[in-house]
Amino acid sequence: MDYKKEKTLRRGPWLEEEDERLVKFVTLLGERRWDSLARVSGLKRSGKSCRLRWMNYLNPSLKRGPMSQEEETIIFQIHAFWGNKWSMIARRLPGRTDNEVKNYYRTHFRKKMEAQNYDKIIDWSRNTGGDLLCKYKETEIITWARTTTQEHGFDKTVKESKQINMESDKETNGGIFERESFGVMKSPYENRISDWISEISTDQSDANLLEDRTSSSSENNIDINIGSSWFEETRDFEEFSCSLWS
DNA sequence: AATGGCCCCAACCGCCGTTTC
DNA sequence: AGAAACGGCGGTTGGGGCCAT
Repeated sequence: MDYKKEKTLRRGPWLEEEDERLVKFVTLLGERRWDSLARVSGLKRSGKSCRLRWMNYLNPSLKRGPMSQEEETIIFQIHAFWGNKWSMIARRLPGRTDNEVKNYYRTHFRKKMEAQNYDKIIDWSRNTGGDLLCKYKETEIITWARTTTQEHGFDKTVKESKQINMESDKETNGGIFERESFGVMKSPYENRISDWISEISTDQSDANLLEDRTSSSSENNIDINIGSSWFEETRDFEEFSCSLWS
């Protein structure tokens, strides 16, 4: 992009006419070759800007409206595991963009954690997911589970039902955050997380990444199996993920 | 009504990996 | 093989809207 061209490009908020034009040309040409699409369409925008506008705003598959509690939970759980991998998190939330997830995390979670004074123990500049996860579990997830348990007509408290299900839990994979042990059925989102875990367990590149991240754990004699047997042998995912970051 | 502070989010920036020529 | 173009990502910014004073 030469200087002359760049000077003529529009920036800032998109106008309705620009949106309409962009939608028309994306429908016509598809979601690729954004530079040429920008040129052909006559929009005085960079290809990059067009792509961003489409991906973050105009794409009809996007879900509008506030995040649900489940989405919120997922964001936090995955963030606790992967850190600021916004696009990865967004991929687990159909209709949500990385930008949306990123903004949401910054404005909601961080504020929440600060309010609860967790900053004292959490170094936000590093991936201390274990701390986040454990603290989050102590507050949000248990609160959520308690609410959901009540909503589903279960009269037992979280602790009670957790205790009751503890034995049967040993026979299963445990559910990644023991939600099932609360006596609550898995939601579609949780199933998605489970799918994701399965993906990880078979995806060698992800496994290698995990291996890198867990190298320090193995120094502490924590034996973590990478690969297909990895998750199977890790009965308590939560404990495992916490150990990754400690 | 005016104003200042804060929050939220769309848009931009810069970098890097991948694809294309 | 290498350069250029493209696409994706995470971090940052700026402006609009809301609210308290």
